Amino acid sequence: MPAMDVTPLLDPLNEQQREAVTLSPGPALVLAGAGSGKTRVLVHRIAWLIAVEGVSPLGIMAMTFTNKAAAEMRGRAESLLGMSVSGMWVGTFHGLAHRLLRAHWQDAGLPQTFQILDADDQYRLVRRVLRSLELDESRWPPRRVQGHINARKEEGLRADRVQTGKDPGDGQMAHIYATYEEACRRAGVVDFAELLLRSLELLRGNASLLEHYRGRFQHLLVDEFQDTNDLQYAWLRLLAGDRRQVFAVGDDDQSIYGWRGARIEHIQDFSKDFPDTRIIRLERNYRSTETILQAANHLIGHNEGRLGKELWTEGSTGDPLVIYEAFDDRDEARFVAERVRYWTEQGHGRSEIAVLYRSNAQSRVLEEAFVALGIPYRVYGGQRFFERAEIKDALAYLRLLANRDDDASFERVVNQPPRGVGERTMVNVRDYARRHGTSLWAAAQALVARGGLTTRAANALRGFLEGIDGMARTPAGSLKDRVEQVVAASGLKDHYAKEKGERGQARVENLDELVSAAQGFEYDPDEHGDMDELGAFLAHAALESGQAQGDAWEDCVQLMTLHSAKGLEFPLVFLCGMEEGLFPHQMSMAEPSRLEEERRLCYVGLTRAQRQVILTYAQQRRLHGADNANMPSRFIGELPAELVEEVRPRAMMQRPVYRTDRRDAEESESGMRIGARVRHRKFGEGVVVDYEGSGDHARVQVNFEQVGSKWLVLSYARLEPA
DNA sequence: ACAAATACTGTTTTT
DNA sequence: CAGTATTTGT
Repeated sequence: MPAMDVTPLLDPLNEQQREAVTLSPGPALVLAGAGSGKTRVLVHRIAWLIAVEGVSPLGIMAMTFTNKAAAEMRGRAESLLGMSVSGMWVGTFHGLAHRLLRAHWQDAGLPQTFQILDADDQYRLVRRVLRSLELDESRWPPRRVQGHINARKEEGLRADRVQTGKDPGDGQMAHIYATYEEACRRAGVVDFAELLLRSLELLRGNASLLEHYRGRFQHLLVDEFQDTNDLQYAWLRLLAGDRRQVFAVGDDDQSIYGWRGARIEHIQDFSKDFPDTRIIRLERNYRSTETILQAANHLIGHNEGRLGKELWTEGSTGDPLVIYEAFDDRDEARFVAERVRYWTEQGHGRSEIAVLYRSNAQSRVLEEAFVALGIPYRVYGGQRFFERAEIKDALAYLRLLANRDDDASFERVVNQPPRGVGERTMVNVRDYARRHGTSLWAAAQALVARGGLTTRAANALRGFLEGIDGMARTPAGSLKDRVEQVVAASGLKDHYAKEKGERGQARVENLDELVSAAQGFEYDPDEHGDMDELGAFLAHAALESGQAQGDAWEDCVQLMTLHSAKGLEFPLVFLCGMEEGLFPHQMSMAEPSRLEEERRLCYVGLTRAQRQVILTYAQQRRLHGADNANMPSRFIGELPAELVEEVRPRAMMQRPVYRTDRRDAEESESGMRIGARVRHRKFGEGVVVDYEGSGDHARVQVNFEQVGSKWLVLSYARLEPA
């Protein structure tokens, strides 16, 4: 690499960023606050290594958390350098692990055609295993079992090394785990955690291989380091070896994936595991107003055990944060929609606005409000493309084409669309497979061949087997042709077309979209050289869930969860549903560490905003069909009062009277209503959640912040409005 | 074996 | 409540 002008590399950087980018060899940890130019530092570091240090792209591995981040990193590095860096390994931990396993499938003890099991596939397989062991699903909830297995794998524990003893169920659980592993092995499938664990074991158990990769990847870069789990961290350490050329970028205040194994502690461990680590803090924020930063700093200050970081800016002060107390979730949604309309009337784009919420379920009411006002919006996340039932059906056919022994896929589509292969037949097939230790496919073949079935069942099953073989024999010109062929020949398209209502229509459209996806799929021989195009496409489908809709670039309001907002920025940000129980979420309130994670999530939300934050909460919210009354989120109280401005609902926004029943009459009589916040001299503040009786006998149920839920007789309790 | 009806259940975040 | 899983009826 010729010496080049380093001006474009260093000019756009501030002092700390430049220090990080130009660091001499050795382990480095960059603590990059929100909006401090984290991605920029990573990209420029890569460019610096290549252009100035003369490192070959082949010698660099960069690990990210999402596929999007990986693509962005590669793209930005290429445009900065003005050259292709295709030899560089950039990807998610899972993607890179997959690549490694593909290259060394034999050493890893996998079939060449091994497939990836996504969360849903895994869930199904767990259930199948439970059934085969004749275990009661109420005593062994499949989801818990699934979580348990994944947790063990993330600890690096195989079934045979799981500790048993303390709990009598432990032994049984270990047995389930072992049976599950065996089922995976037989089907030639690998779940997400297995990708990481298996590749870790591969490197650990194969000294020459490890030496090879250590030699090749002289430089490791990690994005979102605070989100690494134990397995990923072990992976990193192993690969780094003694060279310790690790450049990790992260922010302990933005660690929001603890629930799925991410360990914030790795940030602290890093300096111990890699002696002489240089730590650089990026605290200058280029995104938000000073007001927003102060609010965010103040909020996150309520967490303990932080590494400590204070964002600052030279930007303007900006407007205070706005808080709106809605009557209910629909009122909240309407308020948001109206504010959006107001914002766009000021000449701003809709795509400058993000509406963030804690859980996906909250999006629906918001969507309805946007539809009502005719405001285009786009929802991120939720059900993703490759997770839809019809898409998974089609993929199952494709997977069977690639690997006949994929039992999960076999089970999924053997009778989808219905072709006369019923439960009875499948019991036979499964039984045969278990007794002979073969795959379902082989068992079905054997049973059909030697007539262990009724004629009807045998014909139906033969129809399926021959259908698959027939498709396999038919040469397909391109991947797109193949997918198109499978969608049609499997009968899926006809089947879904017959489904009545809009649902069937949508499913057919999705199948068509799958064909387009296949057509648009970019087969990169550089990265997928060891797989055929179909295999690469299937891996892509499993590893990259795909956005819900790849809809055009229309100017849309962006709706998404707080989690999926990480890494993004918007001029205007709404944080909706700021209520105790919802955010912080019920399930995370008891444990301090989980509560802190919720607070970090709130911090992430606030720091997405460039100019304005609007927080909303509802006194009453409909959730899974029941009305709930919640206290405002404690996080609202943790914002500096002087930076916050409460807007009052307009008079006509007061409680709509849509119903005049007995309860309404009672309420108006006493002035008490559900959702009202009250204070009790002993119990403190709470929310009225239920009400019965009238006059002197009237009783209210109040959910108190401190002492929980209590029924009180109104005439004695001396409640006052809070 | 299939379709329709009923029961049930789960309800945070997702590579 | 809404989507799925199981049961029931044909």
